[in-house]
Amino acid sequence: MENIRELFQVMTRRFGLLNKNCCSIDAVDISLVQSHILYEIDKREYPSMQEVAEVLGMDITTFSRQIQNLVKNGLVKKTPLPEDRRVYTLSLTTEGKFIATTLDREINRYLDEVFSHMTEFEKETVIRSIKLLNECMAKSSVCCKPLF
Amino acid sequence: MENIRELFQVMTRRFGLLNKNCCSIDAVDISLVQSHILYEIDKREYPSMQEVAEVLGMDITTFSRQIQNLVKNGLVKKTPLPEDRRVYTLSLTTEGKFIATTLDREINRYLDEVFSHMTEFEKETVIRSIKLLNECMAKSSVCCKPLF
DNA sequence: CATTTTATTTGTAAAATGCAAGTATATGTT
DNA sequence: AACATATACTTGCATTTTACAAATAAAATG
Repeated sequence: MENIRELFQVMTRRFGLLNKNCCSIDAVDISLVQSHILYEIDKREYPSMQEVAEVLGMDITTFSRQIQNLVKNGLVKKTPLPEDRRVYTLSLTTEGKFIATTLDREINRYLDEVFSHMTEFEKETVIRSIKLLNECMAKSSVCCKPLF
Repeated sequence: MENIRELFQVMTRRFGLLNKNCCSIDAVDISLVQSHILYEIDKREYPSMQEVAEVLGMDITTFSRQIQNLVKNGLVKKTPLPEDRRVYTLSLTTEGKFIATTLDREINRYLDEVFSHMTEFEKETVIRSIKLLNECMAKSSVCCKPLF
């Protein structure tokens, strides 16, 4: 049987490069970490700093500084939570949302292209496989908390 | 239909965290980039600097310095190529090989655990899916060169 | 032999990282 | 209420990582 890690390594490397390349679309030019942060904020409903930092496996202090930059660049808004003023709630500004959406479209467009090399049946099988994989990874206790 | 990018994002994030966590096994303590470099050198037959840097999508100058550290720490050997002395050939030292192997076993062990939550049939389907995906990504021209 | 190309390294400055310590707010205890 | 403890986030600081530009050194080309 083939080396399973290798399959993952190749796949995730490619997807990582894709994400990286997608960080500079015309005027937009953000770092890879920043794109991950935008993605997670966009996905969640007013998450706290901690929440996002943890999902991304980032040190909270590094994360704090990254957010400071994103706020300075007008992509992210930081709002103190009324019922617990230690907590800050994160959301995207209009421009942040625009960038996140553009990025998402770009990446999905690439993935569509990749899937165009398969039959409809294969495509569905692959997608179901990845979903199953994600579920099983979430179940696993060995390493890496559930993440969402 | 579900957002395909999201499926990838979750999966690769998890695998990334796994790689990260696996970087500090008992006495061993290397960085994530270093583990990727060791992996690629191990996989290939005396690759050149360029070759590895390109696969990893790293700037060659950054890569050069990372290799310097790995050589200093006794994990990698750099040998000038006799027939073209501009080129350096990379290989793992005994200790480097040991670390790469340990890491590989650790990660495969985790992946086995993940697959233990599936039936044998599901497992094979998932693995075949990832292989197919890798092939199609290699075919795609939109973004991200073939990589191997 | 001169010029150009290729593979790698070094200078340098900026950015990212993570630990330790700090601030501010909330929670729990007496 | 008063105090200690816990939590969410920030700042200081030293280290590491990064990447552009320029340098070196060895082919390849004309």
